[in-house]
Amino acid sequence: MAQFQSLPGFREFYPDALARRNHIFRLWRQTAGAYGFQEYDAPVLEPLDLYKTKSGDEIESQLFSFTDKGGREVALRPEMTPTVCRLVGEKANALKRPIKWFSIAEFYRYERMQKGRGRCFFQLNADIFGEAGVEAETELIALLIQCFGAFGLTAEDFYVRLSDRNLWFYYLEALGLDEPRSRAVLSAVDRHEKMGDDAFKDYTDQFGALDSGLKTKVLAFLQIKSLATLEAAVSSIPGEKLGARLADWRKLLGNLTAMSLGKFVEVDLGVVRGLAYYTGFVFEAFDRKGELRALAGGGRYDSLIGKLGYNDMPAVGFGMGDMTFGLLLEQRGLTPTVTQPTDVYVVIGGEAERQAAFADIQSLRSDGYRVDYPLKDLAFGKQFKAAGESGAKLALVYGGEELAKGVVRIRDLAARTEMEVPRDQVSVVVRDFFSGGAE
RNA sequence: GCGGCCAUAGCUCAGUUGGUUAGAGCACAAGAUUGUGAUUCUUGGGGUCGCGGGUUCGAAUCCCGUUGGCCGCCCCA
Repeated sequence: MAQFQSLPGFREFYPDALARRNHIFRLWRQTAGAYGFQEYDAPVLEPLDLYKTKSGDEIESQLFSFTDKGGREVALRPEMTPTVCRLVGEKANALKRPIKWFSIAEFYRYERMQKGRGRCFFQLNADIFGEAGVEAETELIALLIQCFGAFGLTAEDFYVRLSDRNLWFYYLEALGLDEPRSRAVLSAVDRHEKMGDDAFKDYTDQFGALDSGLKTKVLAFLQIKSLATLEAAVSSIPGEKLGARLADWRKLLGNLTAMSLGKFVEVDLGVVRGLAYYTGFVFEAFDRKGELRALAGGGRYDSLIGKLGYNDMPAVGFGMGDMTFGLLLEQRGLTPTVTQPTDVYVVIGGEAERQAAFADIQSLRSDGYRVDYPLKDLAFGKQFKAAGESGAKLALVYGGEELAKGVVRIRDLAARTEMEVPRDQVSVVVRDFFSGGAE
């Protein structure tokens, strides 16, 4: 039977599935536009080194990578961040700040499939470049929240966990840990929610057991869930860094509260977003029920553009994928089927009438109406049934009786009423009907 | 890369201790119906039972392998 299958982890979009996908993209695009973000796009295939430079050589095992016919090592893009950094870095001096950009694009990762994760997926990416202050985080977190809200999702359905890698580093530094040890602790913090105490195994292997007093403090810190607790934990520690950082926290949370988005955001220092390049605030969106994997994630990455060989530029961004998001919409019954209905269905008596109908069909189509008709002769009953199923508002009847009188019978399919219209008036009547004045 | 479960029509699934020509509902199509959307009825197309091998007189059924899927681990940029 199936001689050829699609490759594992790749998706095919039949019309109803594509309609759902387009619905998601339409609202994302509209929302990003409302926040003043400009859309861009970029190549699907990139030099392999672009990703190795950002993430390390190990990344290759998780990429669709190969050598092209010119001997170049290339990879299908697994994410947008390095690419958009290049775009911005190349023209940094010519771009008006702040740079607020977004894209909706497909990505590829060579990895094992799981619920909400495949080998190809779409992602909304939104980034702000050139703004070092929390105003950038404010905009992006607000946009993230509205990208959910636009679908009718509420604070009952999802929330955003907010954390801060800088704060962690300053805190661990104050506890007397050097940078390698701090990184290892952060890695443990990242895994602690899932693995519990085993999360510290790597640290122990590398540096020996973490002092139990320190560990107690770390565990207490990662459980902080409010600004008040955070302030209390930090107040006794000397130094300006932590105090200044707390001021950033107050400002960011204040901004979001002023936008009436406070109820969506939770302080949660247990989130540090695993790896590498984040340099400040980080945030992740989850479903409230805790049944799905992360819905979106982002944060500040001020040093990445410099790492790629350009002048440093502050940057904040997030990405959200279509797969887990689609699961959430489905769970909440928010996936309307929005296939585009026909406007006008043309009912045709026979071959002679078909020739007459073609002129009006083409004319209406040129005017932009969605017009359909049976490709082969069908009984009238079948045609009206097809008209109803097509979603058309109007049926135009080209029968022998009508044409003999020089008229077309126009049926309002919802109201089940009919009228006869002279043939040369058809397009006028149709236009009037659709411009609001029915009948 | 590792582990568990699974694979019969487009979809959801029956299929007895291994036994004649593999079934149902839904969906699709034709007709009843040569001028009006429902309902109903009749009929039809559609299957190498995921694929390959083995056991057997005989395999959708039992065994092995393989591919694919779901779920979890690792990872998650």
